[in-house]
Amino acid sequence: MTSQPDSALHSDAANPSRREQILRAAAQLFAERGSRAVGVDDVGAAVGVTGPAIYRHFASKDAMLAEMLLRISERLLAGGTERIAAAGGSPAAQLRALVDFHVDFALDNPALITVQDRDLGALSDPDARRVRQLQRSYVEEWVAVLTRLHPDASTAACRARAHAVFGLINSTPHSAGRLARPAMAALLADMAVAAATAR
Amino acid sequence: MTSQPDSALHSDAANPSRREQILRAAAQLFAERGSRAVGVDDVGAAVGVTGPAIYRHFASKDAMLAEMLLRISERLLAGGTERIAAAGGSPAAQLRALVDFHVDFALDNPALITVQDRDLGALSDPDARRVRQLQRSYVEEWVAVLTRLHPDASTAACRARAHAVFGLINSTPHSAGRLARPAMAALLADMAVAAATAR
DNA sequence: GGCAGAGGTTAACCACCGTTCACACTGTCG
DNA sequence: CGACAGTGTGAACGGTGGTTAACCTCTGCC
Repeated sequence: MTSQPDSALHSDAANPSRREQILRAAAQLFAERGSRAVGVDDVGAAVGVTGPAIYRHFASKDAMLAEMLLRISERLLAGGTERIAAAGGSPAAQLRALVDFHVDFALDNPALITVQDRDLGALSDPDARRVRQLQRSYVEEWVAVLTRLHPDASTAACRARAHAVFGLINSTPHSAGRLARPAMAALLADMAVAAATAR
Repeated sequence: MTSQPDSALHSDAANPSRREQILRAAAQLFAERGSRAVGVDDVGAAVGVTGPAIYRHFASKDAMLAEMLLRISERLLAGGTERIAAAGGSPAAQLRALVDFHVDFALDNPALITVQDRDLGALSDPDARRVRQLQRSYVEEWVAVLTRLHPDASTAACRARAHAVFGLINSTPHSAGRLARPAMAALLADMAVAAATAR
């Protein structure tokens, strides 16, 4: 989205720009200790520069966090929309698609998941509003699917159900590493589907 | 545990001591903003005193957090042990007892639940170790029950399953209030059991 | 060659916050 | 009545940490 049209410098994945390096290192540190406990110097040290160098790439520490959270929310929302569309019309298939997507995302980005629901409160008011709006949209995608699966359940119940499933899948960071990735993915997905369809 | 043997001052629930008031207010504030974002002055103001007055009741801000987290962990572990013992020998009944207990606890103490898994990292090393040990014991109670329910699953898988169920139930704070308490309790318990027994 | 601009560095500034201190007030007990 | 313990207050101290400023060094380009 913010790609410079001309400069083909720093390809995204293999040779990430300093800016991307910083965002990644910061996400890791924020997840481990909480954004408020991490100093600008810590983030700098993690990418091999001093603290103030950060300000060549970000306006402030808060701006880093804001960009981080905005990106996650956007990726989740976009991914959810895409997977639903690709899953056909069956609510069960759509649920499975959403679950698989979210499980993959959580296993691929445990740090981002952790930061997202721990440090949302550290955002400035307008940034927090924007993130919450994106999150809400994503939740509503789940609610729509869950409502079709549970036709006589209230919207509030479906929303609570969606949050509970998120909590289940997002528990990954707390128990990561003990289980091999494919086994963990299968386990979480099965549990999530069972929880989403229970009763 | 720290009850003065003689003074029958300040009964626990109805007329809580200043110390208890502070702990409750702090738990609420810590849950809302994160312990590092809450000042001693904020906690004081919440109970109608100035910041430094806190130090008449606690050695430090960290000591408040430590006591808070230690108490939660102890209550969870004790409650779990008790409910398992009272549930008879059937693994299914024991699971149901654990689920109901944890759901009640989470619905009764959303703030404590939030603080527990967000601010553990802010504890001093020895305090954190103690809390983690208590948490681990509690988790192992769940793992024991889950292992009997899934005889051919690995311990690691059962542990991941336990964490996932905690994540599901502890999602309460994020979606509280939208649903009436009994409905929420029933929904969460059913989802938790379904997730715990899936596959 | 020299200019410009990107990206780093060190030092300094400043606000915030946990903590301590000296003092005041209030009740109880001898 | 006076001592004293308990609790609260406002002021001050000190460390931490985000942010800024001034300066330095490369690199690409006209």
